[in-house]
Amino acid sequence: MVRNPLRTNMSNNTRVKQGAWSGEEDQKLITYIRRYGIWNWTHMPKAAGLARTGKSCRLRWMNYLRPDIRHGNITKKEEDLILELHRLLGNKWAAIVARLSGRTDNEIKNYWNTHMKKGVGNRNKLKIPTACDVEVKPDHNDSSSHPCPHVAGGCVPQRFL
DNA sequence: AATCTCCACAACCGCGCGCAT
DNA sequence: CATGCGCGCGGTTGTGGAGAT
Repeated sequence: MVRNPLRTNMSNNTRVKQGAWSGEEDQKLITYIRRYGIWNWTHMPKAAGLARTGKSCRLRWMNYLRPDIRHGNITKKEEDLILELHRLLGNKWAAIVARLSGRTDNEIKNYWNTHMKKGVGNRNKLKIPTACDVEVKPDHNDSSSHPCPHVAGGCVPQRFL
């Protein structure tokens, strides 16, 4: 994740931090936005005392810090909706997310790429089995240890347990 | 216990669009 | 009309953790 933890911002020659956000940085961003709102992502980081690009701040806020976001626990209902919307809209994550309250495009995109992508594209066209049906892992027969999110009540990211 | 492999996901990058000048 | 800026979107990468060997 941390590709180049401290890199020079070529536009203004200041050092910008990359990689995972610390709790302190999160707090700075939240506090600043609560107090002053979002006025300009490009110039805000400096005003907020953050050595980050505006882009990085925006992403962090939009995908993780916004108070109206629900993390993890994608329900079967949501998953069905994602499938249907993806069938209709394709990879238009922003459009899909607009109909899923409390979710972010990044989250849905990640979820799709990791849990639903395999086999689904073809399934939509050809009605062939899902990833679940195709990729039967050894323990898939054991419903008690079913690792697949396609099962109702599916997996919950461990960090939220 | 140590090492390897795979998976999930946070974060980065490049591109395109809309708006102001 | 051309240009520059700011923002949002979609694709991709890299890390950490869990499970397998």
